[in-house]
Amino acid sequence: MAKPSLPQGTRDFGPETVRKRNFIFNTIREVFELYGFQPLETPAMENLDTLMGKYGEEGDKLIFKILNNGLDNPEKEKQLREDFEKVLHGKNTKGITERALKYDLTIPFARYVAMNHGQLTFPFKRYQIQPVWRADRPQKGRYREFYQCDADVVGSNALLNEVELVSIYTTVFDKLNIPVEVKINNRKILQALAESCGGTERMTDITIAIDKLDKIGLDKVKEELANRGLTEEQINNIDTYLSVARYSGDNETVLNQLSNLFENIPVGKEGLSDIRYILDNTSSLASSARILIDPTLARGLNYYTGSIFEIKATGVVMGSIGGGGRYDDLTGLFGVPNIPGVGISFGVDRIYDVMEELKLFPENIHVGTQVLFFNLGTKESSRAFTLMQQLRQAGTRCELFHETAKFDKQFKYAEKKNIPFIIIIGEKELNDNTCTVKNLSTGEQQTIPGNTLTNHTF
RNA sequence: GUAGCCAUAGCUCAGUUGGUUAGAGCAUCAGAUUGUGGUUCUGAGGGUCGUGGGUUCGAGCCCCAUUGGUUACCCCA
Repeated sequence: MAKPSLPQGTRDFGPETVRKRNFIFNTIREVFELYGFQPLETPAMENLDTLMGKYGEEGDKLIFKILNNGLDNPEKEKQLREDFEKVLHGKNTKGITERALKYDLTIPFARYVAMNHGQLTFPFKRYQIQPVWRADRPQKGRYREFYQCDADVVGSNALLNEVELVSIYTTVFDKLNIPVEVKINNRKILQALAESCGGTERMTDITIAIDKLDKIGLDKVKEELANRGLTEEQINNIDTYLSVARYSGDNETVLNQLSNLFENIPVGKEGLSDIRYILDNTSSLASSARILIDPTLARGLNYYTGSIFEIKATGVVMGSIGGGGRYDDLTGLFGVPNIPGVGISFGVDRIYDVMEELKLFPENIHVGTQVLFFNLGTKESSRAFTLMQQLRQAGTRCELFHETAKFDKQFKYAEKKNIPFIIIIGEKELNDNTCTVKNLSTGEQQTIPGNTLTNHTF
């Protein structure tokens, strides 16, 4: 038989890893709850229609599709062959696949809101912690199955929501002890840039290119813009815009420079005033995180229309560990217009990698057995079992060694599992109705009456 | 989808210009030790060198293919 293996880009999580991951999940969940968000879960799979076309052309390719059942039915063979022909040409795929694993949490949430808007109280604030799947080539910090933790507010245009979400970001990363930069920008500003370059239809080309500034440098960005069909004049325009990025870190200067650029473009001014509001209202947050305007921040997802966020861990080479933004009308994609929203997402798997790299997990994250009862014979272990159940009743995590064995072996088991206390009930203790409690880290031990064991502190 | 790198014991890896029976550390198991562990010592098990072809008197090593992993690009958490 062939060696068992895991699908590419997926992982098993051992006990220690799960504890560490849960530490992150719990931290994020507590903060979400603290800000009044309600939990939601949606299925692992969605109808393909729900997902297709929502993440851009590239996104569509990365959706994990699920093969229909019954493809081997001989009666359908002819039809299926025709359908498959269509698939080969990138057309209708219904006959072959009509379901897919979810790609993110936002679109399924929009689908949920569209389906249930009659019952929901707006603004509806939900959080969602679930795995998502992308048929991407795995690499550092990128997996095919990974968790997102999203918080979204729908049904409100208020910028207070952005302030709250930024505050959630800084609170969570403070709690996790991860040094981060919260980068913010606004699609309205990018839209203004596009307008100043001849047309809003150019926006996608422009954003994709400038998003790469810090990665490939100014010259390459210009090159890419030229390849995407921008004129020299337009590129110069963008160059001027990008030059503002050199003041990155000095929000006031960046704001002033951008104001000069867009003083005649209403949408640009609007974007700037949004950013100013968010900055003003987050300035009093007690946090080590820096909040800074990044004019090159664009975000790939096309549905964003207002504020956009991205989180970068400082001092580590890692893609963004969180991101989000405002969208005017996500549910409009599902036939329910005029429900605006804004949301953020945490990438737990990358956060984990960052914390591992920076050694940020607390020591005491290990929650293991506190007490091991030695198994020294049939009668002995039967009494040990009785005492153990009493201890468990009192809330102490215990286990009884699974079989009668030599001391040596049982000690080693305790040591390996990091169990701090052992309790010995042998022949002597059995006769005296006592038990011997030993602290393995200090080596101290004392023999106490069995009926006082539950008063003992471990 | 494109490109680079890697694949030897359960794990991490050595393995010389191609040359006899492929090694080490860790881990596992047993013993030194019949009621007191961690250290130490002794011993044991465990590999068709990812797979399939080829070159050669001879391949873990060279060539081709294939599979898997990994990193980068595209894109993204």
